[in-house]
Amino acid sequence: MASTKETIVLLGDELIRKKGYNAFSYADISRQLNVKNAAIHYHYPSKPDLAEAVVDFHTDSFNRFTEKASSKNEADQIKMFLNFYASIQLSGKLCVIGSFASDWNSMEEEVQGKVTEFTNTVLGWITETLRMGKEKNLLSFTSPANIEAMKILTNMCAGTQLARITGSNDFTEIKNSILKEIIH
Amino acid sequence: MASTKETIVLLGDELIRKKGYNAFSYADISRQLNVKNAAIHYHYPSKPDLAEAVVDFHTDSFNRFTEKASSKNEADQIKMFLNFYASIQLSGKLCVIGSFASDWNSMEEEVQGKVTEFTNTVLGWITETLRMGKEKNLLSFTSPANIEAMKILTNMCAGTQLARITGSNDFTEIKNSILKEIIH
DNA sequence: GTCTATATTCCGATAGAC
DNA sequence: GTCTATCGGAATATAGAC
Repeated sequence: MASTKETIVLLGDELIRKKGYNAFSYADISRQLNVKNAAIHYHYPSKPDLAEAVVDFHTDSFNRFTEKASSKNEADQIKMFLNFYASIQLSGKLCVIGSFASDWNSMEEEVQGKVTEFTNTVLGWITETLRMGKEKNLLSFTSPANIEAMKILTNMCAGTQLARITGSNDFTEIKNSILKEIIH
Repeated sequence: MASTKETIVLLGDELIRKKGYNAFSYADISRQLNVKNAAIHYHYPSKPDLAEAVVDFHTDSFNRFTEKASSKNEADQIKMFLNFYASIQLSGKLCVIGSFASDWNSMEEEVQGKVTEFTNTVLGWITETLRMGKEKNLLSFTSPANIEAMKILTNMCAGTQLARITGSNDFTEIKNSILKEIIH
């Protein structure tokens, strides 16, 4: 059973990735909890406080993901990663990285720092997974692993964005094309 | 000499792609023109009206771009396209597609329709340029042209986003990697 | 036709009740 | 510790002056 504080983070995360950081308000959250907006301020005094908690939540989730994925081989790990983004797309949300990127210049430095840290964690994991997969002859690509990682991440991030604009099939096709190209 | 109405679109465009659609206000524009915010409402009664004008501006700009690029071969045209995104990144802005995507669910249907149309225009041009470039043996890629186009567009869109978070060099490396892979 | 003064609504946040 | 009543300010938008 999730505490109120945890529920607020989940609702905040959903709102940030569905409506956008600057588009959602505390009232959007409080309405769903049948309290006044000020009650949210008790748990998270300011909006940046909530944003930080949301990024922390994603960092924890990603760490659980990589932990869980670590039992698989590198090709399957990359496949799991892309499928994770497919589930984001299907739920109508955006990747948290892409969502915060558009509101970057209206965000507090503390939040920016957390997002940068999270992004580097994700990029680092993809890079290392690609590198090891290539070493084991499970994966193939021509660019350096860290650049290939950025290309895959940008495909996924903007893939969920593009799907909003032009339709859901586009995301699936991008995903399958990536897998076809890098998995032997 | 640009008219006031044109200047407002230019300022609005800059604000949308720097701060985000929901983060900027008419006051941000009126301040730079030394008028009251209500003066902007005269030229563009509502914010969605201005947003539509901004998308129209991008459609016109893109049409001028493809017209100008049409004298070059397909490899150079793709190179020009990626360099155009490099200039976006350097100016600290985002691609208009990625910028509107995050605020998608708080936007009017009319604006959404214009963005969808613009995005399809861009995707159509990349697809056709890739297809012809391959036919002429100037370009090489394994996926269908329309999917390769989506991958390049998502690399560019989210590349400008990623650069905000992790630094400008990342964008350049993505760009060079794409060119290296598809240009013979 | 262009702009200003003003209304209205909503947001983030504080002070204080329970 | 948890929530409500309420404030100050900002954002969009209208009515009307010049």
